[in-house]
Amino acid sequence: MNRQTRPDAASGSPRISTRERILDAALNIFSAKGFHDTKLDEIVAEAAASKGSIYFHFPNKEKLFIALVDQFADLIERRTKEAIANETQSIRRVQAALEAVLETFGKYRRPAKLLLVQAVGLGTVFERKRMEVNDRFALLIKIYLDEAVADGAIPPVNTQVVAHAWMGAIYNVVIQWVYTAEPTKDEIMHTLLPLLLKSVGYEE
Amino acid sequence: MNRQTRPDAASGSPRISTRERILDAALNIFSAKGFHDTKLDEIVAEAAASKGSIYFHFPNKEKLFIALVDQFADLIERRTKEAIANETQSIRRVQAALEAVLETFGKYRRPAKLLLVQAVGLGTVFERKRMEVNDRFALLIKIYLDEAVADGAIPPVNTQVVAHAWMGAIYNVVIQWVYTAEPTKDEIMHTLLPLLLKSVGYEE
DNA sequence: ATGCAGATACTGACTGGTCAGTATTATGAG
DNA sequence: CTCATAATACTGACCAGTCAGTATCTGCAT
Repeated sequence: MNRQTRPDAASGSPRISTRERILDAALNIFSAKGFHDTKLDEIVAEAAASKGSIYFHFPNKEKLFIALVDQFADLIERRTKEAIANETQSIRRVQAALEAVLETFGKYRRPAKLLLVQAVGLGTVFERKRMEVNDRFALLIKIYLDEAVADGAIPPVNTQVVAHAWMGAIYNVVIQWVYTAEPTKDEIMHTLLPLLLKSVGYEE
Repeated sequence: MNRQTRPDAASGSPRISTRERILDAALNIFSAKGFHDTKLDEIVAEAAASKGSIYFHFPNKEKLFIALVDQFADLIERRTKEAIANETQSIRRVQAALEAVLETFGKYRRPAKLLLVQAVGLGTVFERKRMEVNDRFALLIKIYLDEAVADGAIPPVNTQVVAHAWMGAIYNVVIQWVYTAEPTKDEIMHTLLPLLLKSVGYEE
């Protein structure tokens, strides 16, 4: 097998570290085949690494998977918060958050599939993780919805239920999109965003 | 373990067949632990049956699981269609369908969890199944939405996207409810139903 | 009714392939 | 030399699936 471990000599060029090559390969294969159908040896092959090397960087298969989930969940959260920070009006914050989420899911389809599909139904161990990530996002939505209600921008609702409903709606449309590449991102934005906003009684 | 295989003599009484005991046990354990974390031996124990007996009734573990998924998907579809049949006005049909779905998911929490959580992320084999069931429901929703649009009951929308969004919203709220038993079914009905209807511009 | 034959339903000890994880060794930079 | 990183060969637990045998039922002939 060809080795590209060489540090690229004098140049300070990034030289993809083994760890990153492993994460990359793992993402590709996990997102395509799911956790259980992915053999470590496949990741080894794709990453042009070795089994020992995987176990040097990660304690076990499960933690490797979770590292990917966390990495992407963090990214989504970061992007969303950034988007929100640029807005002051509460309803525009909600809108900006939605745009950011769709944008980010859109840009990274493989990790999206990993998070939304492959991380589900993996049994007791992963269930907690999923709940954790899920609640994190739901809470985020809920906060800004509550804010919008307080501002009088939208009429009062059970924001707990709405938050979960919204997340489900977004998830499912994105999943559909991840699989079939349809409808286009723009179409999603133009349909889903007004749909969600109207659902809480906000008319532009 | 006590055996209740005896045919209950003269009476045509139902006598729980081994096959049904197996399905029952499988539902309990699969829904609690997921597909991969469920050992056939656990099902054997719970069903007070034997390994061979499972393989007499089902070709393999996977088909046993899918039998449960199909069984419940069929139930949901049947109940929904029944509910719809009682209504003529298009928007009331949509409403009746939603009620039926929530009602049925509510009544059967374990199969709901099986369908909505445990059947996800199981790798290539199940992926098709999930898509199939998913599309079946989405299509059902889409048909009645299109009808409502045609009637002029609601303004035109991309009913494809809306159908998936609605399903996601329902799924996610139900999942939350399956896990935490909160909020109550009534609360869900009173929040989710108007939410969905408003989202397509219908005001009562 | 009885007995017998064939079918259907069920049993559980056993097997064999799989694959996550480990033990050991190799490389090479400082 | 030494330490961090990586390659390779190996192990053994695990568990889905098998199969040879047993039990129970059903129909039919006597």
